[in-house]
Amino acid sequence: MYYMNYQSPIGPLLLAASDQGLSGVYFEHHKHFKGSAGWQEHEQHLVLQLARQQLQAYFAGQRQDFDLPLDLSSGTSFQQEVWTALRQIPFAKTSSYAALAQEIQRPKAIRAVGAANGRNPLSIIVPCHRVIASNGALTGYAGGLKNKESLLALEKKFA
Amino acid sequence: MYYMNYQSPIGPLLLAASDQGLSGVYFEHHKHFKGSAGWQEHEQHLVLQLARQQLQAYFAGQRQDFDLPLDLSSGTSFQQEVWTALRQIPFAKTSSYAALAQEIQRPKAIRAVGAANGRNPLSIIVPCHRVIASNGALTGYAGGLKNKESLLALEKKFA
DNA sequence: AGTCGTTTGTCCGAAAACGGCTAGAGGAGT
DNA sequence: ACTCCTCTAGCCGTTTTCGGACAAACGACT
Repeated sequence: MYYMNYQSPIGPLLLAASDQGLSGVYFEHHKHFKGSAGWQEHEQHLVLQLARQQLQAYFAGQRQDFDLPLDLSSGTSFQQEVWTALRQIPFAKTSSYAALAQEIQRPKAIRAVGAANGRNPLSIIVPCHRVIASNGALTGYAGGLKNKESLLALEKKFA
Repeated sequence: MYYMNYQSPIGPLLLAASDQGLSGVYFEHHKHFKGSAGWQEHEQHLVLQLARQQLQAYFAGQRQDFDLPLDLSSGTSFQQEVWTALRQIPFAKTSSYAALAQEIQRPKAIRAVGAANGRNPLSIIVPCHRVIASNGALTGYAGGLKNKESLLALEKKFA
């Protein structure tokens, strides 16, 4: 595992990659983040550089979709299913946990979807921030609600 | 579900049957037995009568294999696999948990085999009593170790 | 009627605990 | 050396427990 730090406009991010692709984008105090012990800092890593560039463009309003190899193999099959569904939500749109549950053919797995959402390792890239409660509340974000709010505001601005 | 009581030579047994066949043979204080609440006592039930007859013959040393419709649908697919393998152990022979695990092509699922063994609903008929530890110890029996011992002694006597 | 809290009802997947085990390692006593 | 113990570390399907990024219903207050 390789990693790099990236000072984004909304705060420092930790980017991580395996040989398969980008495997993590973590905020500070990111919930469930286990730490980078044993990882290797690598500023020149191709995928990490790609990720940084594309994120930079995203924050500048010049990019709405990401295009680089991802490694989501860390998740269970259920989680991967959820994360895949997440990537279908377009820039500046939002969806609800219930809607997402429908999407993956498990209408009653609403809270489970929430949980899987919280375990998404690729913040921003896999847009879990676009999922809000049925009543419109933001309800939660592993990277901190504040950041979720920022991201949604940013997307609204550049929509 | 229908049931009948049977006073066997080694103590009272509860015989149970569904429309598919014999589904249970329980000792007193049988581990995991959930009780017969909601079941219908039925002395004339064909399968139950068959079971009683054959058990009676078994205890008298006049029968070594059972022949009547069984309903093992209650188990998981793994458990059914184990129970099927159990039925291959001939009268008066014994096998070990490890050997049984080999038998079902999962050499390392030894403890799982033990667990599945403990969930066998058809005591005696599906001869889980013929499975002992690799070192020869009896190690356990849902119907009570005492009964396991009796059954093994009985089979040895009539072998 | 709307809206905002609160309460209550449920449901899942994940993680941890639990056995009807066993081969292997180390000790103690012949 | 060898037997006989005890202890330990793996192993694996099931069961149980846990915890939550929900949602619908309710009531109070505009």
